[in-house]
Amino acid sequence: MSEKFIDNYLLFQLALASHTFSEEFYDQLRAAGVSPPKWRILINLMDCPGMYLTALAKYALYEQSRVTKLVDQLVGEKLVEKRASQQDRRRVSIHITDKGLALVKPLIVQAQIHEASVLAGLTQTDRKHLKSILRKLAKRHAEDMQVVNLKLVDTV
Amino acid sequence: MSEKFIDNYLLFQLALASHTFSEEFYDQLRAAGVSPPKWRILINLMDCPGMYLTALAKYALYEQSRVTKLVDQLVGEKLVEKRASQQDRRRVSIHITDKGLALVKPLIVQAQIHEASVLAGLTQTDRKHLKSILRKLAKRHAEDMQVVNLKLVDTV
DNA sequence: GTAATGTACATGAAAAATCATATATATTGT
DNA sequence: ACAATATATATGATTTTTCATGTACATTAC
Repeated sequence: MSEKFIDNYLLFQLALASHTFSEEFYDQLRAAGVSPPKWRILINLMDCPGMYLTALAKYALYEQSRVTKLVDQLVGEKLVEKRASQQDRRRVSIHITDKGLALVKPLIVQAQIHEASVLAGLTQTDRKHLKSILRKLAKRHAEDMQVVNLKLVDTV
Repeated sequence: MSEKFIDNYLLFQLALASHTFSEEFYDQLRAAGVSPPKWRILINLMDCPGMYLTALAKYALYEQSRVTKLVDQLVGEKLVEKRASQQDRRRVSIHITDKGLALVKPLIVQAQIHEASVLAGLTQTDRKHLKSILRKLAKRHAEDMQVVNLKLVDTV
């Protein structure tokens, strides 16, 4: 039908898929009183507690100074806490609190339900291919982060 | 290795891929003096000249009031122009100018080269699967826009 | 040990994006 | 025709995000 540049341009296709489905879920988040950036910070901390701020920024796909501010807000809400590193006194490792976990856990269930509804539009083999290909593509981001990966969390 | 929630969460995988590759290309854009939002507006107008502002907003994945402001800037730079619709005097159809086309055309070549470099990391079949699956996923966004699609551009 | 350089995080001013709402025009129902 | 409702875009205040840079600590090279 259409032969537009955009419809076949990978970066746009990825942005479109990401945007469409993220916005759907963000509506659910906002209904629960959690902003999308806070959700991103919290699930990353859930997966990897004690991450240093800079590592957290790279994983959450936000700028460092923005993460500083987001984390400070979350500290104010007692959803996360900062701990100074013994090994390197410049570093701050960020931990999700019990209150943070309590907030995030039901949202993870919602996220999984929503994800299932997205994948329901695809065949079983398409689903497998999609996740497998996305994992391959993710390696390009992982390469950019090698240095950060070496020292991700505080190992007291 | 890792069994983290995030690494297997579709919305995060999509956001990661979109973010990683978009940022790569945005560096090239900025080097050419074009901000990412302006690029998004301009290629959408290239594909579909004369789109109404609201339709443009939906295709470019931006909020309406933001597109109003972006378009006004682009008008200031003589890269696009606004034309009042005869059929509906509330509507404004936006057209890319020759100057806008001249700016955007070489960037499209760069975008295609960059896209090839991204796809180079995948096998031929993976590439086919990826684009085909992304097109299927795009239908969910298209559904949200049915109404807009009915009246997209000014048909003088 | 000390100077030079590099890295982690914080901060404040500036720029961009969002949100609520205003204005103008269209459409619908009576 | 008129009122009520809906839609398209614009606007201004507020909030968010970015950018440049500051401060403190670490590391390297001499």
